[in-house]
Order: sequence, then structure tokens, then C-alpha cells
Amino acid sequence: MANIRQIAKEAGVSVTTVSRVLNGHPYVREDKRQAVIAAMDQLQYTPNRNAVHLAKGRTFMVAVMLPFANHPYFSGLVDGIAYEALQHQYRIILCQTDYNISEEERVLQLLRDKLVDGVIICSRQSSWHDIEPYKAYGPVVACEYTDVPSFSSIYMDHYQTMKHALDVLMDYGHQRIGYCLGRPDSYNSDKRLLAYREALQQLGEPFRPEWGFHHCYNVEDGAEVIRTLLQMEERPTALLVAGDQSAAGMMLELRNHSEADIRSFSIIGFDNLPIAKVLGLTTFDLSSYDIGRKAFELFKYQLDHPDDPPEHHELPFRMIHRSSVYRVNA
Amino acid sequence: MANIRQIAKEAGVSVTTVSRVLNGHPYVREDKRQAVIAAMDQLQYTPNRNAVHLAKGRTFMVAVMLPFANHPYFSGLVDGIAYEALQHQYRIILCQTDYNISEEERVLQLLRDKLVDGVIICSRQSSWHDIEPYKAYGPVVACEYTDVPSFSSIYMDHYQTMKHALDVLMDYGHQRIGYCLGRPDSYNSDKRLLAYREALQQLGEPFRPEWGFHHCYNVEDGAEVIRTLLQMEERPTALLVAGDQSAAGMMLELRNHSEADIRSFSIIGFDNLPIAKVLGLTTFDLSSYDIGRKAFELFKYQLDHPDDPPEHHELPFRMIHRSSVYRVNA
DNA sequence: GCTTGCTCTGAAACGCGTTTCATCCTTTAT
DNA sequence: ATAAAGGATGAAACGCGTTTCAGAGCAAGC
Repeated sequence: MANIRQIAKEAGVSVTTVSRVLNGHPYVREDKRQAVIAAMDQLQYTPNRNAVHLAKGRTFMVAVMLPFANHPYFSGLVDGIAYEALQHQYRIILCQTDYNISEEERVLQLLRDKLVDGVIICSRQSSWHDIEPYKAYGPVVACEYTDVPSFSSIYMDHYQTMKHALDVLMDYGHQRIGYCLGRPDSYNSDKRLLAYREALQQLGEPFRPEWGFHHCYNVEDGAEVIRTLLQMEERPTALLVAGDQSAAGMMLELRNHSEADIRSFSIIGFDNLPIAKVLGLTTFDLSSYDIGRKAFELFKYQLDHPDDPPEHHELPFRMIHRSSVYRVNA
Repeated sequence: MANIRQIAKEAGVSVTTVSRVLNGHPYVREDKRQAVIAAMDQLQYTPNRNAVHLAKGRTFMVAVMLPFANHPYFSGLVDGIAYEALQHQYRIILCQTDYNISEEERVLQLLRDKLVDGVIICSRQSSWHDIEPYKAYGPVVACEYTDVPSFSSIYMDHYQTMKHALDVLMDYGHQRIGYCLGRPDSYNSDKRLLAYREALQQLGEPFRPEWGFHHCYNVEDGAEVIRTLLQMEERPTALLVAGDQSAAGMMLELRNHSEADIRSFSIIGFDNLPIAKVLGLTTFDLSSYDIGRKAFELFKYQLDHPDDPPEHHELPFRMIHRSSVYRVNA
């Protein structure tokens, strides 16, 4: 494989000139430029990307930290990041952490070790406190609310969405409300639970831990929740589900039971996945694709304007009313 | 940021020795090793990955070429690749091509330009003929059948799966059969269509282009197909659908219509996604996760044994019988 | 005629870790 | 005692493109 020095020799110019041609620098006489191009053509030269990265101190790559990609929320996020990255000639390194803290740290080390120009955190387990030092090596963007101001972020206020959903359910006369969340100890889950407990207080209802489910991500998780609930004597009349995927699993599992069972649970989902529409699931509109795009933009902006303060975008939420919420007979 | 030469000076040894410590080379006296480690600690040294990559001529990264990631088949594939990559200290660069040929070429160029040690092609538009030259730069693995022997590959025989599904439908008395596929011009679609046309011939049925649908990937695509079919005077009694995602969309859309409509179409899907189970969809078992893992293994093997001939794994198929295929009244 | 200011060019240094090769020092085997 | 075989170590070359800086050539401005 040819290198830049061979091209220089072949074209009868210095390596500097070859480099200039490569980088579209002006100040190269046309005949020399042509000679260089001819030499590159003849020797089938292409620059070694590692050498470019080393010399430039930049790699045009971002690390994308997420627990797993086979979930519509995250794959949408990745899609959005990838789309925007493509526009800016960036590549993404997909780093699945499975919420493993040391794996997450290894992702941040890619930034410190100059393999990537920045990190986009889709979801994480580590504390912001542990992540913060890596900010010194390049932009770190979060796709969730952070109470640490040194990162740019884009997020939804899940205290508010939960509160809104609870208000809607109460309007429909529900008092016995259960919930399904993902990780129990995440920031968003905490906020949702806060709204939940406040609503219970408002209703004068006790907190019943058996009506709360965690680690719900997939269709199958939702189906399992319904099977569990159907075994109970005392059941909630409504369920707030932090993901359409599992909400869909619930609705589908209900349909495997009696007609009465189907209408015995009102369900509100989250994400507005295509399946929500087909199922008539009331949910919140949330385009993880758009969040991904925005996250990349925030990264790029921070990279190009390192001295500007980080930006924080709170996304407005919007509920999509369909037919999965029933009125409770008074 | 410190570099290896500063560490050498600080520890009172040569850079070679530092490099040896870094790479766990023997032939370093214990006291020197300790001195080096102390120096690295003190200066908070970590190696610049780009320099390592340049010097080693290896990057411990693979490019994963796929059209898009927000589809369960592909995200499962990515998950599998990522899992196996992690075991081997490899990173993956996710390259979404949207089936754009020049974008696909750009992915292969990453291999030529030494940014990745290999490429795993999940699905592609380019001809194998155009891809083949890149083999010279490193292992290229395909997650589909290739008629070009120079790549390792792992695939299912979709002529056989389609044939099997058709046989089952015919056993159940179906004669009027439609299909839903993804891209119309892909190798797999061609093979499926071949089996399809042979079955029609066997049945003495004409080929009705209006019963064939393409570009079906998502729930919404499937729902749309059903709406279209319900408008027709003459309808098929069974549908072969090349993905559970769209098959699910069909079943769900049918449920939005009359009870009679639901049973008016027998449906066979593909992939055995979680939703297929909940819906009682008859489908083919196919773990894209396992394919992904195997694909990475094939890549790694080719990398470590460049002179061994490429391997080709044909996966056995297995139909999972559930309740979406009805018997036709004779 | 002379200064100022571009345009154009290349030598050399730089970014940084790895590898080759020569050398010196110990052991172990004979 | 002595040759053969390892162990240990560092200088220098290498992988390869970019950038700095000095300098040459040439045109516009006064």
C-alpha cells in the first residue's frame, strides 16, 4: 500500500503538497495538483485513517452509550444519531453497556484515549459525578435530564408526563392505579414515582407495592404483568406503562382472555410506537429518532464551540388520546 | 496529556521498556516494571488509541453494514455481534446505509483505509462483484447467502423456508396464497418468489401480482396490506409474510375488523419475535441474535486464520406452529 | 524603485506507540 | 572452565499524514 511519501516522489512534489491536495487546501498550483492526483490514481492511494486521526487529533467518531439496541426506543435513538452523524461525516461506535458500570466507564475512556470526539449517553447507570471528569476530554451529551450542568442534554420531564397521565386517569374516574416502569433506580423512574405517590395522596389511596412493576421493556414483560394481575383479588383499574412495547404486550395478553378482562384495565403507554396506533393505545408522543438527531447536533455544537455553555433542551410532551382508557362507572 | 516518552523519562527507562510494560511483554525486570507503572500513575498516562492503531496496523473495530437498525431483525443482529465483539475486546462501528450503494461502498472503504479490521454485512444492495475486491484488505462476513465463495457467511435457505411454508398451507387446503416481502430485488426475495411460483404451478393457480406486496417491514406496513386486501373482490386465503413485524401488523389490523375477517386470512410469519408468541402467530424460528454472534465469530476466525478458506454456515430452519393458520373448508 | 502582501513550496518537526536489531548480562549445559 | 541459550534493555527506524515555519517568486501600491 502506497503512502504519502511515495505519492510525493511519484508526482515530483513534497509531501506537504500532497497533503494540501488531500485536504483541499488552496495554494497549490494547478499542474502540481493534477500531478498529485495522477500519482494517487496510479498507485491507488488512499490515506490511512489512523494516521490522519493521530495527526489531526480528531477521529470523526462519536461513541453512543446505551444499555442495548434491540428496543424500539433505543434503536430509534440510534437511527436519529446515525442520520445526523452521516450528514456531518461522522461515524458512530455503538457501545452496549447492559447498564454495567465498568463497561460504561470503558466507553468514556474511548473519549479520554482519543478514539472518539465525543460521547452521547442514551441511558446510563453510572452517577453523573463519575462521568463528569471525562467532560474535559470532549463533549458529552445526555439524552435524559441531568442535574449536573456540565453536559448538554435533551430530555422530557417525566414527572410532568406521569402527572399528566395520572390527571387524565383521575378525570376518567380511576382511583386504583398501577404502574410499570423500566429500571427501578433510574432518575426518570424516581420522578415518575414521585408523581405517582403524590397522586395517591391526593386520592387518599394507599401505596400498594404489588401494583407496581419494574423491568418492563418488552411485549413479553407486559404480557407477564397482566397474567400476574389477573391472579390478584384486588386489581387496579388503570395502568401507567412507561413504554408502548410492554403496554402493547398487556393489551395483547388481555385479548387472550375474556372480553370483560379486556375492558377491566385502562392503559396509558409511552413512546407512540407504530403498534400503539394499531392497538388504539393512548400514549405520549415521543420520537426517539428526533431526540437522537438533536443529541448529535448538541454534540457537534459543543465540539465546534467548546467555550459555549452546555445547552439543555426540555422537550414538550403531548398525549395522544386513543381508546385504551375507559371511564370508570361511578 | 502525557506520552510514552515522558513516562520513559520519568521512570528512567527507554520507551521500549514502557511499551513492553504496556503490552504485558515479559523480559522486563520487576523493579523497572514498577517504576513504569508508578510513572504512568503519576502522570495519569493512557495510551493514545490512534497511535496504537497506526503502529499496530489493527484497530480492534469491525464495521457493521446494515440498512437501518430500528427493526427487530437488525437490532437483534447488532446485539449478537456486539455481545461477541465485547468478549473479544472489539468495538463495532454501526454503518446504516439505507441500502444506498455509495454509502455501502464508503463502509467498505473503512476496511481499505484501515479504520476497521473487518466488515460484517447484515444486508446490502451492492453486488457481490463490487464488494469482492475489498476482501483483500480484511475479512468480510455476510449474514446471508452469497454465491461468491470468498466471504464467510451464515444464512438460511429461504427457498426452502418458503417452500416449507407453502407446503404447510397447501396441506391445510389453501390454494389462493399471497405474500409480503421486503425489498423486491434481493437475493432472498428472488428465492422466495421462485418457490412461490413453483407452488402456484403445482396448484395450477395463476400468478396474481396484486396479491404480492413488497417493502413490508413494520407493523404499519402490514396493517396497510390488510386494508388493501379487504378492498379486493378476490382475496387470497393465506399470506406468507417475510417478517413477524408486518405479520403482526396484519393480525392486529384484522382484529380491528369483523370476527369473520380475522379468520379469513391464514398468516405465516418469520423471525419468531416475542409478539408472534403473544399473537399466536405461526412463524419460523430465527434468532438474529445468534446469527450476529456467529457472524462475529466467523470474522474473528478469518482474521486469525487468513489463509483458511471462508466458512459457510447454513442454518437449519424450524417452523413454530401456533394458531394463525386455519384449515380451508373443502 | 522599493515596500508590502500574497501565492506557492518544501524541509523538518510533530502526533505517539511498536518493532527490529544490536548489545550486554546471566544462567545452564557440557 | 566455556560455550550455548536466554533474559533484559535501549537506540533507532517505522507506521503515516499534518502542521509549522522559513523562504522564494511575483504583483500591486506608493
